[in-house]
Amino acid sequence: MFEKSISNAVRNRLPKYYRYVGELLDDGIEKVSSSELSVRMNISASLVRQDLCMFSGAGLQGYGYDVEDLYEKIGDAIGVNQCHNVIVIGAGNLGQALVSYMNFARNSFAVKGIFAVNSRLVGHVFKRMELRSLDNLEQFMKENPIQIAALAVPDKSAERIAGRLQKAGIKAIWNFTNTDLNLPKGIVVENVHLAESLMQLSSRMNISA
Amino acid sequence: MFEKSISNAVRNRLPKYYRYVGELLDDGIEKVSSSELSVRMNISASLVRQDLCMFSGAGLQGYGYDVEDLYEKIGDAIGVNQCHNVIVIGAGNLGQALVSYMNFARNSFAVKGIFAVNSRLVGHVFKRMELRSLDNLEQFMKENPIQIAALAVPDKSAERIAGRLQKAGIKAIWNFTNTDLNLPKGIVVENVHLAESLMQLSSRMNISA
DNA sequence: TAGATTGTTAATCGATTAACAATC
DNA sequence: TAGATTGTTAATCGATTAACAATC
Repeated sequence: MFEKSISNAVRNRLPKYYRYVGELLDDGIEKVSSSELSVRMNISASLVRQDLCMFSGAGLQGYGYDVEDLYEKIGDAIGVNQCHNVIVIGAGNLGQALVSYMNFARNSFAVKGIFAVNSRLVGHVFKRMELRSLDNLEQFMKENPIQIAALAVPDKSAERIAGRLQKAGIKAIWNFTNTDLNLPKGIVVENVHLAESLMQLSSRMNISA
Repeated sequence: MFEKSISNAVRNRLPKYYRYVGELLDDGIEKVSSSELSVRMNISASLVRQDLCMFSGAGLQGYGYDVEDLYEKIGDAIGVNQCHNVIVIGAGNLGQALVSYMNFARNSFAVKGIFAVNSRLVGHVFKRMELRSLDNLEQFMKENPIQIAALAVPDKSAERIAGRLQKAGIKAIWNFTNTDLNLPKGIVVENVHLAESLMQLSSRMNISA
């Protein structure tokens, strides 16, 4: 449906475009030029045009980009115009936070199950969902079409659980553990390494000092 | 203390080096070559050498890098060999998860206070800490040396609270809101945009399909 | 010494910016 | 039509990789 040639650098900017264009849409603004968008987003107008030419037809010479059309097209490219079924693995503070978080984005991401690693939590209820035992993971995935797993478990069990998810046919893992999961190329892994993020912050504080 | 010339690309890899070199250290391994490290980390040996030459003296020709020495040096560069005082703003699920998270890394990051935006939470206790009212932020920061604020509040209050933190003399903000904070250059902002991360994941699923 | 491996320079690659012709 | 602004090509910049001399 979509040229493969879209670079990673561009792809990683798409959500940011989506957010800013969404704001314009909310404000009832109908068209936007590359230079207006570049000022808001604090990037160059040239880059905006270079990026958006992926969505051929979104822009009109001498006019700019149609906001509604652009929003739709970027949303398609990102994939948020369809709903993804998600399970959350790990029911600690972080797992719970992720469940709450995705409940907001219900249109694109629906949490279908929460699995607790800590067996004492199994059976408890969070956000009207029962915390399931990890033992039932494979069974659950057989009975429910799940595309994405958010992985918020202790680091030492990450690799093993990722392997199970892979065998069970997961398409993508949103990885919150501080490990680099080694999975076949077909599976998308998006890392949110909080420890690394915090260290990057700390490291950048170090220079100015 | 440190050459300014260290590029962002390198800086962002430092935590990863730190993690892998730390594993070697834990395993009691005394020396490592750029090629061994490159295999483990799945990057090129050339890049490893290029990156690590920042820490002049860490490597020895014909031998490799001394693991303990390297770990120490990278830790210094990142700033984890000293302790930073942190406050967490926002006591929802995410704020709580961040408090728990940083309790692990107590040697480098110590949570000194938690501030609730939702006033109904004020006075409750989490991890032996009282949830404070945001009204007392300035007073608290006057009485305690705080360098870092983790910002886990609703998007709409992000900009306003960031401004207050700036005025109160914060050095760095670990930003979990889906906004691009506009702060003077002196203040370090490290973004963890969960929404963008999830969309990047979704977007990358889209290609393979 | 010979072998190994760094440190560093040069070559390549990719991403961003500049420029401008095409066109609404 | 004239003015505006995209789409796209060329130039620049920065980051990664390759190569190899230095040296332990």
